[in-house]
Amino acid sequence: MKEVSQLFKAFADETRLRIIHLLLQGELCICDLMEILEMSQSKISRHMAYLKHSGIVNDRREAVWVYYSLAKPKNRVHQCQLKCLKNCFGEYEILKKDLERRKETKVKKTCA
Amino acid sequence: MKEVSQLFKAFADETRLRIIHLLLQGELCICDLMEILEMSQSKISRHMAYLKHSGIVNDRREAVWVYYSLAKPKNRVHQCQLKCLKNCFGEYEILKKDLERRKETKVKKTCA
DNA sequence: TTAATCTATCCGTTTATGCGGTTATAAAAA
DNA sequence: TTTTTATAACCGCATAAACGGATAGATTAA
Repeated sequence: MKEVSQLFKAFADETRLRIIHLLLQGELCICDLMEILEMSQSKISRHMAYLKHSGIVNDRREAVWVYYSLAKPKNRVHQCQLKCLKNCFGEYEILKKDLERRKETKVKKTCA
Repeated sequence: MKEVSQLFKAFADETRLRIIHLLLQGELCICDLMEILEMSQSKISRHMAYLKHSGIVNDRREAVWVYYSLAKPKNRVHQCQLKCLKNCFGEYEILKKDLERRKETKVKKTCA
């Protein structure tokens, strides 16, 4: 049950929820998230450590960047939460805007 | 989003999760929960206040007892969580035992 | 009214989070 | 090597929970 409690705690913070939601569309590094969410590096990094410790994300290093992606769910509850995040959050504008901002910042990167 | 965060926080405590799971089978009062979960009155009462404040349970007074039951979900996320609790927690022995204990204590009450 | 029962709240303590700001580390470029 | 960039770790502070134990309130029975 401990892992499940930890899972819910991870989802219980708005910033982390936004991050997980963004990762549904594919991996991102800290600096991507800093730009999309307009938050400080230490804040993002701390949340990513929390998510990693909770078994929700994996990381891989590529040169200077550390990319985070969603981990494969280890139980039915975890699976259900991701499904819920995909399907039940349509009414929350902030999540839509995050996705738009993601596209914008990706374009910038491609051009640079 | 605040209500959603609050919802996840409510589910993030093992005791509260066990309580919500028990309430899926119908209303219970504090003293029922004390007996089923073998926890102190103040602990149960405080968790019920938390759940009520989070919009997860309703209460009604009947004589000396205050009965708590699950509130009707106010959004899709809430709905999804209850569904998840019903369907995805089969592997957790403690929840099964809670239901067994519930039956036992109910029998006691009927005989008394 | 008094007593008994059930529930809510308060107190003090402990633990967990969340944050800004700073410093340390790792990799790549100059 | 020095510098730059990206990330992690640490410090101090503030807030929110969670708990046991004690007390107060509400309802009913005697």
